[in-house]
Formats: sequence, structure tokens, C-alpha cells
Amino acid sequence: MTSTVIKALPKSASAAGFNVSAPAMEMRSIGSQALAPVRPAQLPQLVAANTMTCDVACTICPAFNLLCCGMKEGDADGEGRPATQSLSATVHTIPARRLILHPKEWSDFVPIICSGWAMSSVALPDGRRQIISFLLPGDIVSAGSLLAPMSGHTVEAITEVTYRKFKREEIKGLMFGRADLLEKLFGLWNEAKARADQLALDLGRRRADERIARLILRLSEKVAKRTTVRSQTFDFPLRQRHIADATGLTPVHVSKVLGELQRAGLVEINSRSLTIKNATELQRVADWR
Amino acid sequence: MTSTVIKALPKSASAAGFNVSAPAMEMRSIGSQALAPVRPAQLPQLVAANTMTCDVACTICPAFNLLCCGMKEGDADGEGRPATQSLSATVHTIPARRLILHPKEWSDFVPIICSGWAMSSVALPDGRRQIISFLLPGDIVSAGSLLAPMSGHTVEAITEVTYRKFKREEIKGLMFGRADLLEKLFGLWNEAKARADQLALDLGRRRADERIARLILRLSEKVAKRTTVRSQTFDFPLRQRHIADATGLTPVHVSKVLGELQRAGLVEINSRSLTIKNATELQRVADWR
DNA sequence: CGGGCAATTGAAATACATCAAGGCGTGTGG
DNA sequence: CCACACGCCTTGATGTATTTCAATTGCCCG
Repeated sequence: MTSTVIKALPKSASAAGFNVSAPAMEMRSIGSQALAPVRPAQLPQLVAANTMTCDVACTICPAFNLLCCGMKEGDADGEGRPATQSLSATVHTIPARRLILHPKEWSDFVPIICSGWAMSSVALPDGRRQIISFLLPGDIVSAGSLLAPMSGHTVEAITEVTYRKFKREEIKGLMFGRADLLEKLFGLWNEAKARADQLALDLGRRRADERIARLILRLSEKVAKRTTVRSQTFDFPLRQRHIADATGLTPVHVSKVLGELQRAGLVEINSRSLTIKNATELQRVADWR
Repeated sequence: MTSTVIKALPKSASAAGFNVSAPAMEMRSIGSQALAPVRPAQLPQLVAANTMTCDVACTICPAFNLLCCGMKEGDADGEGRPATQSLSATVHTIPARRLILHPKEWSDFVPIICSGWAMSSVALPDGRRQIISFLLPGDIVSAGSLLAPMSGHTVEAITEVTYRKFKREEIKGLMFGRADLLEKLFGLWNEAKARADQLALDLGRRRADERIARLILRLSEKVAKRTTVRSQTFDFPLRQRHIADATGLTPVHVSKVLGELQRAGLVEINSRSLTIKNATELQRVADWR
């Protein structure tokens, strides 16, 4: 695992890569040039479908909104705090299936996904586990972990993943006293809680096909938020085991239900990519909204 | 529904009643005497098993910890803010089965349970629903709702319930800038999220008997925190329908499993009260901790 | 005293899990 | 380059947990 320390999170630094698909990605040392204004226009033009430019990713990224944009807009209350400039992060790249956060670890760091897919789950000693959320570029690994080390969760890379680790204490120091940043944080919290509650509703009260269809639609929307190009096809690196652990089902049963959905022409999955072929019907199955 | 406006939440005001059991309770106008030091010793001595004195309740009550104790301890940073004194709340008493918070309502108030049992749930249009948590005296109706109106939840009284409604804006005004209060709030929030995630794990990956046994043990601990007297028997106003909606099961099936648990001599339920007769075995069934 | 909610119980249906076998793709070591 | 192992997916047969349906009882409350 490589690791590079960078200073702050300037707009240009995000050029270090936020893309949804997970290509073999190299670490770039962006420490020294961090403040040089690299414009997106100067970057390689690979804005293909389902590939996220840094612009879009940073718009979504809570870290960016909380820590950077918030910074600029926050000028209202006057002070150019030194804390702002000293916010540091280390960048890490890890292969698929590696852990980003161990369930027992009480880390002083807050990881934020930069590229690739990860998952956050809770598990029983006997191996049964429940995936709480899938993490895509721009996602904070558990909003709650921002201000207090919360554990019991396992965070694992699904594809190769690049992420930044911020020091919790620095973030806290920055946020306290900034009402606007706190407001944004509360927004994130409430979203996370609302999703958790919806998950409980799904697991407790919906049947297998509903759950799976809903998972697909949720992921589809989540991916869509991270891309400029609308498309019914997107990268889908999940194994059926992941779908099973997210929906509280068995891999075998997931295979059967997924097979039905495909035979019915609602979706199509091949070579790690998913296409929604009949959105309205899929939404009907999912009892969407 | 009666309603009385009181000022602040002084230690003595909690004498207005925090008890776990839900007797027919009358509103007491505590507005004018709020600041008179009514000592618990002067109250009727009904400290029976499972009856909570205001002392214990206030120790537990997040509102009290956040808004009152925090107040006193917070003297470290010097200022005696006027906001502190102007924190107001209305007290309400409602019968069983009445709603405290409507799913679509975007309320400007934060309710806190003072007596009785309530439940917080999310529901589907077709009537299926999932109980997210049971609320006992001292519980804030959703920690997240403290700082942003979060809805989609239905909060319903199970027994007759007394609760206070605080103005969100006042609470926010009080909390911002008080690092110690914010820390406590984060703690509450993280607890809530952790419970929600455990709930998802239970619903997704445990079987009926485990879920029910765990619910009983959780409630037992929750009640125990609110009483001074240790006892294996406690008030249990839940209908099997509530257990079903909390565990993602059917009332019929709850009846069967509960019947087995009772026939096996693990628990006993009669006349709205529950006794854990074989804790160790119940914990084994529950796969506890 | 009657009506409605709550709980119990049994029989039948069904949704999902488990078990088992085979195919397919992919990486790996000979 | 091939053989092989391994993980992943599929499919069918079988088992089981849970739901649904239905009938009965008790109880509380008007």
C-alpha cells in the first residue's frame, strides 16, 4: 500500500482522480503542486459514459463541500483560520477485498473514497453479515465517524480503491464553531440515518425481488449522481455475494431472482456492468417511491 | 390534549414525572413553581420496582444532560448566556395509540418522552411497517431531529404518554458554539446509528427466535437503565403486533415463538408485564453479545 | 350484553434456505 | 501452453422457516 501526504484539499488536487470505474490506478504525488491551478480542461479528456470527472466528483464529495467549498463560502464570518490550511490527508490505494477499516479498530482517521467501490458492513462472529452501505467516490466512510471513532463496522474494498485518510482531530477543530459546516454535517447524518431506517424497512418488510430491484435502482441513482452522462448502463463490480449480504438473502437465491429479472427483460448484467432495460417495470417490481 | 408552557427545565421541574410504568397521569402546571426547589424526598414515596424516580430519569435523560447538566458544567467557558434561561417547552399528555409525530409533518419541535412508552416507525403506503425503536422516558424522539426536521417517521404512543416539546431553533441556538454539548449530541447520534445498523443485521441475518429474544433483552436493559431497583420483572405494554413490527415478523408467528419461549420457561408474560425467568438460556437463544 | 381487538392454534401455502452437482472463466504453477 | 484449482454463477431437488388463512377463545370497554 502506497501512501503520500498531501496538504489541504484544493480544487485542483481532486484531479488526482475520482472516477467510478476502477482502472488500475497509480498514486500521484500531488503534494508540491497542490496549489498550482490545474484546470480540468488540461486533463486527459476521458469523459466517457460512467466516468466521472473530478468536477462532478468534487461537487458530490462531502469532504470537498464540507472542507473546501465551505471554506470559501464561509468567508462571511471573516476569519482566515490557519486550521484551514493545515488540513492534511494521506492517500492510499489498495486492491480489491482488502480492508479499509477493521471492525475492532478505533481509528483516529476518517477515510473518504476517491475511486472504486467499497462496502461498509456489520458482521456476526459466525460469519453472517449485513452490508449497510456501498461506498462510491466521494463517500465519507460513515458520516458518524467524522466526529467520533465509531467502530463495529468493517469497511472493505470491492474493487481496487483509492481513498484519503483525514485526521479526525483536524476536521473536528475545523468544524466546531462553524455553524454552516455543522449544518452540512447534520444533513449528511440525517441522510445516513434515513437510509439506515429504510434499509431496516426493506429487510423487515419486503420480499426478495423487491429488495433486489430496489438495490439496483438505488445503486443506479447513486452512480448517476456521480456522472455527467445519463445512461442506463453502468459499471457494476458487485458479486452476487455482495447483493446477498446487502439484501439479507442467500447467494443462491439472489442468483435465482436475478435470473428471473434478466429473463423478464428488466435488467441485464454482464462483464461487470449492469443495464436497466425496462426502468418502469423494474420500478414497479421495486415498489419504487 | 392539554398543554402547558413551562420555562427552562430546572432539576426540580423533572418532578413533573418520569416513570416507566404508565399510570393515568394528570397534567401538572409546573410553570410558576418551576424554580421552587421541590426535593424528591417531598414527593409521594412510590419507589416500587420498575418505577423510576425523577433523579434516575434525569440522569438518563439526554435532554437533561444536554440542556441542564451541560449548562452547569459548561461554566468552564465562562458566559452565562441568556439563551440558557429562555429555553421553553410545552408539556403534553396523550392517550395510547395517538400520534406524537406524523410521517409527513415537518415539525419545528423536538419531543422528548417524559412518561409512558412510544414507538418510532417507518411505514409503506400499503400498511407494512417497521418499528425502528421504542421510546421510553428520557428518550429524544430521534436524535437526528434535534438539529434538522427529519420526517418520514411516525411516532406513536403505545401507552398513555407525557412528553415535552422543545423548540428546535432554541436548542440549536443553545448548542452551536458549545463544543461540550455538541460532543454529547454526537454521542447520542452515533448510538442511534449503531442501533439502526444492528437492527439491520438482526432483520437481515437472524431468525425469528433470535430476533424476539434479543428484543426482549434489549428492552430489559433499556428499562433497567431507568430504574434503581434490579428486577427480572418489568412493565411490558407491547402488544404482539408491536413485537411483530419491530422484528419484521407476523403477529401469528410472534405468538407461536413467544409461546415456545414461555413453555420453555425462559420468559413469562402476563397482564402487561414481563419476567425473564431464565436469563442465561434466553441469552443463549438470543446469541447475546 | 355485544362488539372489537388481542392472542392462540392448526392446516395449508409459499418464500427462502440448504444441499449438491455441473459449467464457466481466470489465474497459476508445472 | 496446458492442467488444474478455485471462485463464481447456475440449476434442480429437497428441507424448513415463516406466512397466510381460518376458526376459536378470552378480554376489555362501551
